[in-house]
Amino acid sequence: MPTKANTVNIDKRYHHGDVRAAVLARGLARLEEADAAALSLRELAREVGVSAPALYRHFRDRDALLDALAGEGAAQLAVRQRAASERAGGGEAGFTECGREYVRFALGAPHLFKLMFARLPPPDHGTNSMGAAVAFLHDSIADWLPPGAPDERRKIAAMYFWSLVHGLALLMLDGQLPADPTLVDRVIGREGFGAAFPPPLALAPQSRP
Amino acid sequence: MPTKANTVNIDKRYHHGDVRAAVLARGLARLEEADAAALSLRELAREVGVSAPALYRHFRDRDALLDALAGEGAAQLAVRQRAASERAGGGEAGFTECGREYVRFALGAPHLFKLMFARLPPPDHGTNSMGAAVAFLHDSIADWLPPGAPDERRKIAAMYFWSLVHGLALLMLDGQLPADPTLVDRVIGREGFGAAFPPPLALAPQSRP
DNA sequence: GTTGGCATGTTAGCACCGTAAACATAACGA
DNA sequence: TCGTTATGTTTACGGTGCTAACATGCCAAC
Repeated sequence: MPTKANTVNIDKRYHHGDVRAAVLARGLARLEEADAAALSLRELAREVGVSAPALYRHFRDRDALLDALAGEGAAQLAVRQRAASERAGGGEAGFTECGREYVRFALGAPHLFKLMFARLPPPDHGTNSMGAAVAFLHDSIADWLPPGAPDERRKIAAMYFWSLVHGLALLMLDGQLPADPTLVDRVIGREGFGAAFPPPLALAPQSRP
Repeated sequence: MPTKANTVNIDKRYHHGDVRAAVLARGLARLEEADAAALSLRELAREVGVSAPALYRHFRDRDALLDALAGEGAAQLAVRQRAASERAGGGEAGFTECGREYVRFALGAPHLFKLMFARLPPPDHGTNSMGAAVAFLHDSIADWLPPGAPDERRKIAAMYFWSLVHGLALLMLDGQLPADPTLVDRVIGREGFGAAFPPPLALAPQSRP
């Protein structure tokens, strides 16, 4: 059963084997029920079956542990974004589906989601963990905007939609708005724009699903 | 000088006088520099010049203290929203100014802003602390939408704009977007909508400041 | 006025936390 | 085979939220 050679499966062996992975897994599990502030290093160590100071061999301090958890979350989000867009086939449909997935992720893992934004560095160079999700957002926008759209415009559009979806997600998981999936559709879909802008300003009548 | 009769100003009197107000004031000040998680009850007690358990005469526990701080923040926000709207004279101008003020508040007091949404109950009955600001948002929308707009539509529009502004504020104060005031204007102003929607869908050409 | 009750302070102490220091174990490469 | 090194351990320190028991002094009823 053990993948590592010569690993004895006795419960009380001195070396755990992979404390880091175990702690991250337990941490993610713990975040499904409790706030990140309620996540104690000692508690995690206990649950993993190891002494507390052992964690310091794998994380500089509690902050670093939380950063790592946030990184895991960002990676998960990026994967799910990509899957959602593919599933919907790109274009406007793919983009809004991507937004829905964003909110879905947030509502499904509130504490992790909040932790991510509380700790992750800005997606500066497109390469760090959050960068993947954001870069994907930009690509999706590119799929949607007319081919010749200037880059500046694409950026504003991306920020615009990101803000919209991000705000909606957070207001819902903070209980300020009801966490209702159909409400998400209505707000980020055509109806939202239509409702937000009075008739003379509203969208030209077009493909209305 | 002392407003209370018979109050001696000697520094070392047994009764502080108003621990609650002093603690809230120090707490708000502390939140200007540090995260709410870094706010220690004992530290506040020390700074106010009182023993730690004394705080329990005025707050049930640390949570209640943070709730109170969040309440103070919500009150401040409501006041500033109203002022901003009046200053701009209602209508669309008043509404977007209101949104700008929202973001300005968030950027000016990041920790307090986050604390508010982490702890305040939903604006259920319009009467609690956050209710004031939200009710005001709805009124502003009413000023803007055509007079006969159905209530359902007004609600969606309110959620839409609230999400937009809320998300923008949080992305900025989490460092995911640059905290640039002119960027705020561009995203929540006409340019944002225009950039977000390709020409056939975009706003009809109209009063463009 | 005196006095007794009650709001508001105090000190002492508990269990928990994050983290550092010093030591123990075992995996691994020369 | 044996030292080096990664990875664990125990112990200890100062900080935290919070409770219990006790102290002080304001205020109102006598």
